[in-house]
Amino acid sequence: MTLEMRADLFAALSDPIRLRILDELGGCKTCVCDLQQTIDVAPNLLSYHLRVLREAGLVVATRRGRWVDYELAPSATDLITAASPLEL
Amino acid sequence: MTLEMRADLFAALSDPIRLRILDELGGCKTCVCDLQQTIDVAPNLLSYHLRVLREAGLVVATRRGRWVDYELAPSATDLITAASPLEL
DNA sequence: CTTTTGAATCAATGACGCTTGAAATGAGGG
DNA sequence: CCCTCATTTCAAGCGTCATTGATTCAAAAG
Repeated sequence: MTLEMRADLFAALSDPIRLRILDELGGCKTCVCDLQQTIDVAPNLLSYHLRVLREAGLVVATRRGRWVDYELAPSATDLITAASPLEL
Repeated sequence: MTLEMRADLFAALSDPIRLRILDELGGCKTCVCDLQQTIDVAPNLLSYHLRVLREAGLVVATRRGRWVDYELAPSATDLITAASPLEL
């Protein structure tokens, strides 16, 4: 993994809203509308940040009828596990 | 540690040059002029990135005569240790 | 097929961060 | 002192990112 790839990964983590999303997804797979109710940002803004996380490979999206479920990707789970001993 | 503080920490890590500096400092305390020779960016640019790392609390600077030594701060050491099992 | 609902995309604006060149600071050396 | 060297700061340009409002897409319900 190159320096640039590492930098891009950290860049995806460098926003409070995205960290909030990851915290929320830490428990279990959640649909966008449920994220909406807990996070309180405009729908399109939430969609934007989910896109950034998706393109960074940190979350995975699955369509279920009209809804889209998001869950942590394995790499994100590993990151969170590794960081948990720190007081982040 | 708030979401904003976590985001700021990750933002400090989201640049290839800064990651390169942290890698270089991983071994031991190093003066700016030695970093200069291994990293190959303009002196003022290197100084800028060192400043960002300093303000993020990731590195510590010490003046020694005309030179300034930089070393990893404890929090950075912990981060690197935590991340090492991942393939970052 | 039309409407409705959930979600994503587009376009535009403002702010922030990286880079560069020039100037300034700080500490020794002659 | 003056000069030189190491490092930092300043000012400006430029691109990228976050946010907003409007529009579009996808899937199901009536």
